[in-house]
Amino acid sequence: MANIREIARLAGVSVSTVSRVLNNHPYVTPDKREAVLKTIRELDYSPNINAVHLSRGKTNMVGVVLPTINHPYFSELLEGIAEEAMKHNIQLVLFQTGYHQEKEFEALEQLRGHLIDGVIFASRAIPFDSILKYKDAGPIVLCEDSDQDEFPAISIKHVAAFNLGLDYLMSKGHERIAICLGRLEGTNSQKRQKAYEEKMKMIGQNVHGDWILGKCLMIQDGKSVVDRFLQMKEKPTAFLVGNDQVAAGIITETIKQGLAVPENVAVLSFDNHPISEIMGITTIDIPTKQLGTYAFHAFIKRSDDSKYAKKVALPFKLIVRNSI
Amino acid sequence: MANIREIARLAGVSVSTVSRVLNNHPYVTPDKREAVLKTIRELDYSPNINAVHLSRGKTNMVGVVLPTINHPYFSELLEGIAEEAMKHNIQLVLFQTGYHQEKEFEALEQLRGHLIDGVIFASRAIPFDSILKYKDAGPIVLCEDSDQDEFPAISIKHVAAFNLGLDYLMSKGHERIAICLGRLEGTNSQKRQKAYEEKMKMIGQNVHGDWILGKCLMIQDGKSVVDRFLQMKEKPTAFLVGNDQVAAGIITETIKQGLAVPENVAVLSFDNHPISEIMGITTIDIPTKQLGTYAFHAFIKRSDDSKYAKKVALPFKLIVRNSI
DNA sequence: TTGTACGCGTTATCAG
DNA sequence: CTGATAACGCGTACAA
Repeated sequence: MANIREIARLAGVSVSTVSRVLNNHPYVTPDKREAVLKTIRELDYSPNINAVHLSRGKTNMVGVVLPTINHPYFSELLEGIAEEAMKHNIQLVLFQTGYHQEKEFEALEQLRGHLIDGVIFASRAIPFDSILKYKDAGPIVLCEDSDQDEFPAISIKHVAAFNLGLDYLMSKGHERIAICLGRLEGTNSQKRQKAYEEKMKMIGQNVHGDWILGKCLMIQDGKSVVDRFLQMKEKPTAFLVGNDQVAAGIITETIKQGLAVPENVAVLSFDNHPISEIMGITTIDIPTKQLGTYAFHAFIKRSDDSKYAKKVALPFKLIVRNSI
Repeated sequence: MANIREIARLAGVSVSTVSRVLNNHPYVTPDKREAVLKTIRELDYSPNINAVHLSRGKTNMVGVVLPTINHPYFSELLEGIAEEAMKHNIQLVLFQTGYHQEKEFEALEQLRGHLIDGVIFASRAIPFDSILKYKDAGPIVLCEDSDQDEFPAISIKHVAAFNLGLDYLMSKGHERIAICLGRLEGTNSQKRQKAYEEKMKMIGQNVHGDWILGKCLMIQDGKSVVDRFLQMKEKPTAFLVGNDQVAAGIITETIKQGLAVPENVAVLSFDNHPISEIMGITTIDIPTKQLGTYAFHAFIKRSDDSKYAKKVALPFKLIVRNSI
């Protein structure tokens, strides 16, 4: 109800002085500052954020679009973004989409309406062209390996990393390889699946349909992988697994079933999360958190000069442990 | 970049006319309207929402505070709220708290800052006194059976319903009753637990610690209930279950184990969700969706006249089917 | 160090 | 039906 003018009047100062106190500006004598703070307390005043945003011309908030935070990859990515955002005093507005397109558009519309200063796409379901229409609305950052030149894009070459994994398994003598992916219908999964099939064809290895396992996201999914493994007539000798969590689940359940890793089945996964170190899982390090850091930096840069558009591909690295 | 003045200039009209077009006001000649729409399209203009909010003095958005939407009770409550909000053309801003207090305060702070017009607490973790401090910030609605008089409170007498359940089971000859609750540490669970213990003491029934089962939220939790049931040395003859989903899980798993419902174990649950009808589960109808409807109405009323503060307790009702 | 006055982008009131 | 113009609440040159 009360506004900055009211405070100024009661404190016997001008609105600018109140504003200065509110924003911790220097050049306010201690007694005036105290007087202002006192009446602010008395009236239980707090600024109208809309007015602040309007006057400042920005909101210091950026939207982050992701399907879910309940997944090790996205939660770590988000952590990277959040850490940087904190340093720059910028609030994050989460758009958990569950891969629903309307939710992604909601973020873009809020950008257009100046409710947020920018949007970082951790992942997306809407086509590139749709995003392109919002190019002038404000900074947009993509976390993907795209070949466009309109938006900054930070990425990890997931498919190349996947191929490295396959190569390493093969170098260790494995030819009967099964793979565990997340959403099979996702673009990334599709590409990996294709890479897998090509590589298997190269070495003349017959690919069994049941060697491509989907819905492998969390640690508990590892159990069902092993269940399915035990049912297979033709058994693979190795698993290439989308993330460490699932690999940990697989290994735990395998051992529970009286089998041994890597003797009965080898496991190679991705991420190099703490759990892989604890369990001695051979993995390919993916700097997911750093991806978030870079994505946020790209937003900051893009906020400054609008011509900025840069593509960054972060490196991955094989970490050899004992699961192969 | 472009603003309403720019549009007005290019379309050869005044800003008021542009505003009228934007807000679908009548009294604009078709040709002027068309001219405005044309330049809006050409400049890819969209209004600055901050300015709109500031000028209107409200945002037409209300915050909904809940621990998670991934739970049948809350998702149905939310549905009730959302349906009404839609009718009144009001946007919902979700605060998924996971019962973290800071998240709840975030909603209240946004209310203070005029970023939202009101807050509906579907459930809360912060103490009442904390909320009281925000009384003047705007309409706040509680979905709970509280004995205060400051805020409108819509509720279902969960404990009374729970007692009804116990009474009904006892009327059917059951004395060895186990209960399945959600978060055991929650206020509601605590109250139910107390009611349960009192009732059991009344009939001189010894209460076994393992007859009070927690973490029963989703259908899959029903399986672990049955697992635990099978391990019990002293077995109950009936389950009073917090929601239909879990009951469905229990019944399904019970049958899978070669036992029969209600012969080997009776089940009574809450909610009267569709699954209970399909599976013939005796349940106590809880008008959760209606709770949401009423909660939203309370917000609307409270928006009009600020003196309004009302307590509503919605009725529950036993629905007899075949699980007892 | 302080205050005045203007701008931010929109809506609403009120003459015409 | 249309157009000035005053709010809305705040930040900030600029002048003092």
